[in-house]
Amino acid sequence: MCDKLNIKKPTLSKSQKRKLKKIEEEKERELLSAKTSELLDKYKISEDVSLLLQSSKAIGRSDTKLEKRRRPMQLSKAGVLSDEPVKEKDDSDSLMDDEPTTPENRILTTLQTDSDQLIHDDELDSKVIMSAEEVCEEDEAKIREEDENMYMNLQRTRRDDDDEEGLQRMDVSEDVTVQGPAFVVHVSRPAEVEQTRKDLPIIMMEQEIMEAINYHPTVIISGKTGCGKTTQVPQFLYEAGFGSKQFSSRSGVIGITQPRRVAVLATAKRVAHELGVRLGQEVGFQVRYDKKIGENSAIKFMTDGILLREVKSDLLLRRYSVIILDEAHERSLNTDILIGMLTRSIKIRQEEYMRQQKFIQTGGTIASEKVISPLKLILMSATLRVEDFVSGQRLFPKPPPVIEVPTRQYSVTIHFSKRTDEVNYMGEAYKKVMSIHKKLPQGGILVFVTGQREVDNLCEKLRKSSKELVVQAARRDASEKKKLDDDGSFGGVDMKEIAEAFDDASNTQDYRFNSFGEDPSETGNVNYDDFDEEDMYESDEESDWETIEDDSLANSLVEDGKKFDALRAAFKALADKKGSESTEPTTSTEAEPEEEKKPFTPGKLRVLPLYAMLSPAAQLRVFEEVEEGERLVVVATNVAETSLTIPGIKYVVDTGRAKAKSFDIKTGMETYEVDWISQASASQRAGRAGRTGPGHCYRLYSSTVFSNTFEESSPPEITRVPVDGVVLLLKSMNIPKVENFPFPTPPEASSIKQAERCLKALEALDSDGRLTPLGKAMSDYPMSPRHSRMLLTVIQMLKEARDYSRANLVLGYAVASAAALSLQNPLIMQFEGENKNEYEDDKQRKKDRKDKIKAARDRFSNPSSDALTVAYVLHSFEAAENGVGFCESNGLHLKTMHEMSKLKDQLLRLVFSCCKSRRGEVMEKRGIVQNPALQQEEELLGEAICAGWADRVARKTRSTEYQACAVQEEPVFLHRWSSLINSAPELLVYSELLRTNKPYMHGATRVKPEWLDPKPYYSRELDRVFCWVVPSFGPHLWELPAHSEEVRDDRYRAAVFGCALLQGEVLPCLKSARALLAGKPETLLEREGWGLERVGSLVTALEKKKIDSLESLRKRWEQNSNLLYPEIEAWFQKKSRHHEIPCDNKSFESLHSTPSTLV
DNA sequence: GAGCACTGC
Repeated sequence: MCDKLNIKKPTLSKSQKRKLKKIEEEKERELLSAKTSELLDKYKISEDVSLLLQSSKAIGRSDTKLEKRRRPMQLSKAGVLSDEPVKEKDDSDSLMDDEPTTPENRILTTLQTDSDQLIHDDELDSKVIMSAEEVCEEDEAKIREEDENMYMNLQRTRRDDDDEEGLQRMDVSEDVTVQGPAFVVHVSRPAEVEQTRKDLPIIMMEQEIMEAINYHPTVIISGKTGCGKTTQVPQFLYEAGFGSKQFSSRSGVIGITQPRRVAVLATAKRVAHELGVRLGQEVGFQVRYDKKIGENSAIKFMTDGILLREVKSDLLLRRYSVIILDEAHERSLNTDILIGMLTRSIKIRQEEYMRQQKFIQTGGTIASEKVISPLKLILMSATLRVEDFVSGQRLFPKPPPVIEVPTRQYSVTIHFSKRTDEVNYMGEAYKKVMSIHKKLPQGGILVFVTGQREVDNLCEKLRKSSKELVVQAARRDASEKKKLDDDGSFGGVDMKEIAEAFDDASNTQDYRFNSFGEDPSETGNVNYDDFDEEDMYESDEESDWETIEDDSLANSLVEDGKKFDALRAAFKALADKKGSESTEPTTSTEAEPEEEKKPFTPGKLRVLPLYAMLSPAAQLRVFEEVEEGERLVVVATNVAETSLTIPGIKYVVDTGRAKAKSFDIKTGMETYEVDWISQASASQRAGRAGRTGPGHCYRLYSSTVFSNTFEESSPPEITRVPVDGVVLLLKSMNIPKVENFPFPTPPEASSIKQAERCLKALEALDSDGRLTPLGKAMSDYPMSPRHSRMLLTVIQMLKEARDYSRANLVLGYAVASAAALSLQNPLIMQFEGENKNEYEDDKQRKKDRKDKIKAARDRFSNPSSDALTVAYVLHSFEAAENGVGFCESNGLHLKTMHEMSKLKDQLLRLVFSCCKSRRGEVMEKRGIVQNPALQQEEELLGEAICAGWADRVARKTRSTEYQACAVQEEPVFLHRWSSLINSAPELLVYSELLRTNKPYMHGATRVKPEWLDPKPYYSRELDRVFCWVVPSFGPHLWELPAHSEEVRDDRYRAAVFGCALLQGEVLPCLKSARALLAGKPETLLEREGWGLERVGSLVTALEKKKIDSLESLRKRWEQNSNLLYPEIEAWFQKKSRHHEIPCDNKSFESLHSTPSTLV
């Protein structure tokens, strides 16, 4: 069999050979698969034994330490005698307990050399072929014999068992038989896919990876972008029977999470394609608003948020057999929580599995749908920095193995700037791009800057320079024979322009806004007049740059300067070797740029901006082919670091900065700050230059700054953001002590405390920090707790106002407001994609656009609330015939509007599914536009918004200046763009406090004083009426924590008790009769309401008889059983009055003879 | 008179 495969056919041409080989292989494949299935039928064995078979499959490879240790144990378990001593071990232990825990051992596999790969590549056409070839190894027969003996033994023991235990065992053993050696699901990939797959280093590691997964509950796989881990590992699992209904212990779905929606879609499509199946069949996906997944899907791609929701409803994730958390190094909030949750899921599943196995062994039966198998967890990361996951015992009792996958990444040469310009990095970036363009061979340039405005400014400057460069070149060509000396411009770049780029007033102002915001004159480095011609040239001489060959080594190199030269030489040799092996020898791109000194004519620049807020169409332009002779320059924010990979980039210019939102935990004030990125980020940015060939990364900072100032990696999200949502989610999953949750990196204790304070203010937690029913309901909505609180308040209010005809409309507004407050304000228009070179034209257009936006804002503006304004915008957008045109003409951000619309629809569905009575009354979108909310409806919505932001109240001090209760030190301001700017109400709540020039409030809503007063209440425990008191202190009238005390005013006390009585808080029998009430009991609490007949008479009756507690009511009723009868009856609808009033003295007696019914 | 990196249920 082996010989056949190796037969040489020397007389044939290459393609003929290839064809012939293919045919042969096909034949072999058929033959072998027939043989295999024959064997499979013959030997039906247990899982334990199959594991043995798996390891022995790899003939020619010596056993790993792990296998050596495990084998005797498995043999003895399978009932096979073994000479080797058997270490007796609990099964659960054996799953967790593995190699010693030194870091070296944790790396099961390291880089595989390329030569290894060459050999294997030829053999590796498909998994089936591979195993077939292995089977034909010399020792095969011998081992087969041994195995056969083993199976015979096993069959014997099994039969004995069956005899003893009868039919009950049948189900289980049947399952086990299919699990036998056939741990292979046959896959037919398109030929083209097989071809490209072969080149992925990870393909060679399938066995190592699967082995690690088989033996460990958790495995970490690390490999840089492009190593194929995201697409291949799910396929390995699939081929090994995970997700297949045939293997009961692996029948659960393979779940893979991604932090971003686009990545979910892209990878799902890719894997479906590679497996040769249709998306939605074997391979499915789910993101927030989109889902394509079938009953038979074995592989499910999803965002981490989706899985988190699923964990919430089933902690054990019974639907899954494996969970892969991809991009774990990004340390996104959701991924971090999932890691913590899943460590628990694994543990419980394992315990449950053991319990079931024991039960089955003692003769019990378990319905097949209840059978539980262990859950596997795979963390995938682009960096080897996984200490947070493996260190300590918080997460995993035993550190999981780490498998490192090599990447076919081209070498990237790192150039550090020798000096670091603390302020004018934009000028440096401009200079570097122009000098690359002038001196270095073709290849795209990617520049990392911090924000949208920087992107736009730099784009503009570069475009202008490019234009002039072309003009210059043309002129030079024309006058070439005149042999003109250099005319004083740098490669055709006007020096004035360059100076302008540095000195531009608007620019410098921006850059000083960053975190190194000292006075530029003090830092010394910022003399803008410095840039004379000579400096321009010199600044880019080699002497100004420190060059390192491989980014991954940059770290160690800069740490030890002395060894630098020797190391550098060594690594250069390494890099050269790597380069020659892995790249196509295109000499023009292979040559070192430094050696490339010959003059060459720079062509046009194709300058493109890239940031997240850019329209998708504009973003896609970076993927377009560049014209002949053009050079692509992409000026990007952080999007290009993680979310988007641009093809054809050879040079990266890294400013080393990024803008990030920071958050003051005490005041809730947010700011955007420019700060240094982390070393990991820098390495990620550099890697973008090596995707299509060897590249270069120019860092506009020194290696000293890099190693001394840069953090090793960016802090995980959970340490940077408010965690109220996290705390609510965990509490809703029965984790009362959030601080004990096994976070990979726990949030600050103060952060958790603040979150609990917030949730208490929202009444999601009681004073002891326990989840309230309201909190439970809030956690079911896919929003931040504030938004869900607001929505639930509206629903509650509408329920109280029964049969309110416009309830749907109000709900529509509530949902739209929630959606509006959840996203960015769409009224902030982007001036994107406009031709900024046409100056006069541009100015006029800008003005036109501004006027248009202003008019639109006025049209939609609701003077009482920004949220309602945006809600109205949303309804109008949805009603518009042409959404795109609507956004265009009203200056709205299209992407935000689409997102908001989808969010609103999702919320509406959720709300309707909760309030079933209202389902079916489908809301007419057009109807809403024609029916703006009425005054009282606006107030209802305002009150609900107030409930969600009750701790973010501000009171006017003068004009648009406010004092916020969370900010003691300084005033806050109403933003000009707020729709409240003209009305500037006395009191308001804001959803966001952002410091730019001043602390500005965003998302403001007017508040009526009475909405803030905590309502007085009746305490059943104490049988007394209380009201809230907020003491104030000191000259600033600081509010101290609210506390409650008994209501002193007799009449008011009687009214509060009366309200509680009608609400059924006092007598449960009245609670059930509440639907029959003719009016709202809350009217009793408003003094204006006391003028009403039924309100006044009840309050008076209660006050007169001194009834303010159940105790006093009972006493009075004992004296006169008809007391209060008419006053209460007046509260019931007339049609219901001929029925017996549900609560008379008799029922009172019967109800209250047993005190337990009271509480 | 003024601006806001990037994600997600």
